[in-house]
Amino acid sequence: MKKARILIVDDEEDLCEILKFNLEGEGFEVDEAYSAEDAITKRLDKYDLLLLDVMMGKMSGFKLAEKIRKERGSTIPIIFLTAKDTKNDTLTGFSIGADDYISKPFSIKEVVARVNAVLNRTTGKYAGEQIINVEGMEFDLNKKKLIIDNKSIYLTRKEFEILQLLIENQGRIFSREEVLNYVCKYETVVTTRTVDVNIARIRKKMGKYGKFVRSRTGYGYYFDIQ
Amino acid sequence: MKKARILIVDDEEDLCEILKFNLEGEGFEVDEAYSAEDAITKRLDKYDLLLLDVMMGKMSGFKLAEKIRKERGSTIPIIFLTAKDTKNDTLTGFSIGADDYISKPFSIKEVVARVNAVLNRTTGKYAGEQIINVEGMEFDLNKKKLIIDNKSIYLTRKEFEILQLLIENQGRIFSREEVLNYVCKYETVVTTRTVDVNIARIRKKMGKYGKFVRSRTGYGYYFDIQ
DNA sequence: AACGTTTGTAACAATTTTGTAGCAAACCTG
DNA sequence: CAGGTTTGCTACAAAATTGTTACAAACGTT
Repeated sequence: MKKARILIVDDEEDLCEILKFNLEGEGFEVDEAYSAEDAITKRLDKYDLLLLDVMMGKMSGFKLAEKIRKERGSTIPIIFLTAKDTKNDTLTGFSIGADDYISKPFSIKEVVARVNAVLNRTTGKYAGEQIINVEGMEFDLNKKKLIIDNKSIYLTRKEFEILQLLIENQGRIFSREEVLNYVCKYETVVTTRTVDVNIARIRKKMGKYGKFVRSRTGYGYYFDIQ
Repeated sequence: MKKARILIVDDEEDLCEILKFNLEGEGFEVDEAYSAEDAITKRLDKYDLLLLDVMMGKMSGFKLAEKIRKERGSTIPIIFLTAKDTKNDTLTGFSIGADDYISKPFSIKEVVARVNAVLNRTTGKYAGEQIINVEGMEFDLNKKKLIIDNKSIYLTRKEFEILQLLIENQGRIFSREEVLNYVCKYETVVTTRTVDVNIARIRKKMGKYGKFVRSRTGYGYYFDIQ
């Protein structure tokens, strides 16, 4: 699964570092900007989520957010970080919404939890990309297709399942029986030779990458890039 | 569509900013006033809805509301925000003619939902905008319709939900089971083939854009503009 | 209850996928 | 290298999936 990319915008560099370290530990890709002006120079469409400090030097997090939403028309989810206002701690009550709102001081655990929640909500439980990359070839589990040289290669269900089995167990050899058992679990019995035909079809569709789908006479098929 | 204009009156400036940001994100036009006195100086008839904090410096939200209703004879819908959730306050609010009543701490989502609800109830014609644009085709989440070549295409609820699922997860393939599960979560069991019929109806209504709703035999349906 | 609308089902046609058979090519073993 | 075995490939047929239509049931409104 593709990692979500997060941009932290906060003038407290120490805080940025702590957040970055912890979010990276959770498997996210994290960039930092130490001011709103700095953030604007970045290609924001690269990111899946923004963590914005509300109180920063010249331009506040709100202004930045407004700019991003209005001028760039971006719908990127935003979580605001704000210093806890002792006068009204009602702000701590903000939790759910189109965006989110976390008051300082906050626990790292809390931030991670909210980040995950927002990403799940905004990208939908379906949207997490699931792409296996092999030698410049993309194997997209959600879109059920290969991307080779920027071209989409559509595999049928059986083809896709066989290739998935082989790619997810790179190097391991599967006998025709094993492949059939994996692909046609509860279906009527078919000749083991059908595997050959499907392999041939897969190889053909894969073009120059077809050679990575290999056979060992007497054993079966496997996927390997060597 | 005319945007609804909202005035937020609250002395917590941060809270105002958050509400403003999120309501604007929903397509509303939003102004702020940080005190009742400040609000009075504004031309209130410009607005379609007031969000009033009950607890503010000198003049409370209730007083302000009374003033507006009695002295100006305005019937503008009002939603009160309050820190306390006591029955007394609630009753006071409704006797003045509050349209809704939200206790802090509250979620942004909740506020937005209530704002939409009140506006729909009172004017019927306003709502925050939520429009997805794809290839010159507008997909209006609030009005549950498509706009194609400046013409409104009205989708039924099921049709709309299916299309929304597909469009919001562009490229990803959904099996009939997944689509059904998403659209008919709590309903009686139906044939997976009903999805086909709904897809057909959606395609028909979408005219030249219908082709973007695609199928992959063995997998299901997906939306893609390629 | 009567009406229009939405949604589901069944049946058939059209399309795509999948399996089989047969032959050619490659592989293995002695 | 000769023979049997395994694998690659192609065309065709069978099976499965999808598109489409007409009709019926369910729903909501007046």
